Amino acid sequence: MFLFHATKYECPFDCFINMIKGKWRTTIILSLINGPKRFSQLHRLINGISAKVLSDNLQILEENHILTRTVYPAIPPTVEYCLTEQGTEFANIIEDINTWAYHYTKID
Amino acid sequence: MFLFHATKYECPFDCFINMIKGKWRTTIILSLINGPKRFSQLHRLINGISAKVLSDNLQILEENHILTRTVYPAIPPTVEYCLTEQGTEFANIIEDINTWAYHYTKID
DNA sequence: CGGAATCCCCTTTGATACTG
DNA sequence: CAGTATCAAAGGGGATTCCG
Repeated sequence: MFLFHATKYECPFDCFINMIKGKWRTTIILSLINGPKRFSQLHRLINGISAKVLSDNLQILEENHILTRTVYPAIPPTVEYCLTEQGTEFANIIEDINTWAYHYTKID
Repeated sequence: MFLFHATKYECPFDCFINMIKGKWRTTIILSLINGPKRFSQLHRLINGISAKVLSDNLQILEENHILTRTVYPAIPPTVEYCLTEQGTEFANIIEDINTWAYHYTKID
């Protein structure tokens, strides 16, 4: 299907690679599966990530329409991140990958 | 399933991320779907990759049992790369991802 | 609270040259 | 043919500091 059986493999899914790439991206996405969360919630939930890296990655994911960022003007400010429909599909794919990876690690 | 609906998301599929990560890894794997290929074939097939990066990545994929490297002693030397069973499963997953990515890019 | 700015580090990539 | 050696560049990550 698509270009994969052709002679050259110009990958149309570079978008996916860009989205999954990086140490934290998939973890962030999976953390939002059960519903929207705030910045500090994500920060606490994802063990070991720095605020800067979390912020950077959230921006990238927002630009790619994987999640939405909603600001509730208040003091203190509240910002909520939520998966888009596409982001949810994306999360499902990551879970499928996990199924494979689980068996894979069993083999090793 | 697994840990993804738990509170913390320590990813058991880091192995997958490590395998898919990098600019060329998936392209290399897909290039081998239709059967084993030699180093120079891959080099020509994958547009823009340098010999060093191709070599580095092939080694990593071999270490992770995604592909096998077979040397046929001859002059000039011949080396053949071939997906393992696990590597083939991996390639199928990448193709599935592509299906999603294809629709995703259509939306954008 | 939710970041942005800065600086350093490390890994990966890229370009070039060389070899059994 | 199938690489390796070497070095420079680029990108992402980590720690710290500052801000509305």
